[in-house]
Amino acid sequence: MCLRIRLVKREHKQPAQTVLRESVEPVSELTTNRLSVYLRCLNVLDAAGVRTVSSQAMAEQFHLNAAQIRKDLAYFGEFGVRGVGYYVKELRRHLRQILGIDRGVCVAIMGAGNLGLALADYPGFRDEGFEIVAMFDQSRDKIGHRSRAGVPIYDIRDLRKIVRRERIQIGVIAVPAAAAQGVVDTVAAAGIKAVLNFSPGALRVPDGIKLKSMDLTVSLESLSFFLAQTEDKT
Amino acid sequence: MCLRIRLVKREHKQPAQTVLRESVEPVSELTTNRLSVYLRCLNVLDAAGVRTVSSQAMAEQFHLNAAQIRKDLAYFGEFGVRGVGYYVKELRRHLRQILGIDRGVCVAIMGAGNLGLALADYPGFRDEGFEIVAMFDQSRDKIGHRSRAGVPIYDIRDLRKIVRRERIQIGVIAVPAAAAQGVVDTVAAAGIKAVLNFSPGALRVPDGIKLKSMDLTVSLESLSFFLAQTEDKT
DNA sequence: TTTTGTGAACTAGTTCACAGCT
DNA sequence: AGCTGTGAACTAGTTCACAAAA
Repeated sequence: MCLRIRLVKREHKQPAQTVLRESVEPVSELTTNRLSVYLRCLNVLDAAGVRTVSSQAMAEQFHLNAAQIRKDLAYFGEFGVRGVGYYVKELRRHLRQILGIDRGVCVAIMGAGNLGLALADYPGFRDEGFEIVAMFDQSRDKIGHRSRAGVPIYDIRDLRKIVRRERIQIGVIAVPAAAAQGVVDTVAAAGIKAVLNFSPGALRVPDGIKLKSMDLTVSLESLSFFLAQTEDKT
Repeated sequence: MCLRIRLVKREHKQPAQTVLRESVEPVSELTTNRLSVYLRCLNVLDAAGVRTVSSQAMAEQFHLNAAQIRKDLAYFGEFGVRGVGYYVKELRRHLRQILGIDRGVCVAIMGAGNLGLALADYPGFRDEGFEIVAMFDQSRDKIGHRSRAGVPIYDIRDLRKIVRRERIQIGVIAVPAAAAQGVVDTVAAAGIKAVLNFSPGALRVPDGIKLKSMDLTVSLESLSFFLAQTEDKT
């Protein structure tokens, strides 16, 4: 659960003037995930040279719900103009600020195996304002080397030091399942407050640390369930 | 939306006797995802030699909700024994059957780049009944080779033929974002009914095909949002 | 007129609490 | 006594529909 900070125009005669009003309403993760989706839509629109877009037009083009777009955005401020819609560039800038990616976010990847190396060089991250600045492993064979794209691999024992030096804010867990809990504990102890986990099974994190898990097995099983059900309908 | 098939004991004097009762109630994806989680818990319990487990005990050990466990399981049958709980091995077998992984499920990976190769050799899949039988790419440099673990890389133009030959049921999209929609269309045309997508942005699939997306950027942005909010509380 | 922002209505999902079975 | 299975109560999330703004 996060708090929201809503930007509200106080003096609507001075339209650029915004005031930070802090409230204690929680924002659901479903909402924040959709903000990312909207940002991706705006990137497309902006690249296509579109200047303004209504919630309706966006909903149609990207198969979303117009009321939900408006409601999600309205949580954070009054970004729209009645009768016009939203200014694409402006809304994009607002969303990047809300998501905290307007200044680059530094990310470390724990585990320099196949998956870790693939994630380190994944181009989609850098494009959106994330920078993979380090990988960590315990294997002597890997420490001191770099990924193909040049991300250095450090000894996991140096985690704390390098987290501080590189201002690492997010840790990605790409180690075998058996090692995952131990690595998460190390990551938390090093002062990282947000963790993206790719290992299967539940991990425990201390309070105040945000854990997001992408369990590949759960996703495949969900698809398998769908197949099993549709088969049975014969 | 899937249909559920509930196993209900009709003759409770013959406790092993179950009857398939087909109903039209939809099962939410949240529920099916939790079934995977329960299966993972049961694997742990079984490996630890535990014979029976109550919903309460499972909830405590794995930080779940007991009523939800019971309700989720009760959708599919009366697997528990009042006063006792659930037989671990038996429930595990039931869940594997419900999820359709009791007979191995064949999976193909589209795209033999870093991510595709990493997924192909990811050990967590095989462990749970999924077999990565093929990768597909369009690059001459890759076609004809194999992943380190031995998964063959085919020409994407041979997709239809190999899907039929290898009985491929699930396709995983691990190609660059720009190519993703085209590849999904090809996958759908080849008769695959379930797709796991790793590329960012929305994909359109024809009706009757199940698409599940794991958007890495959305997840990282969700974490970044959390960090941005907690910083502001200063 | 067009389109936002938002209360109200609705729908989905979770948790409670207990009857009833073992 | 102990625990499941489940209706009822509750909570969260989505969509509708419209007053107000440009």
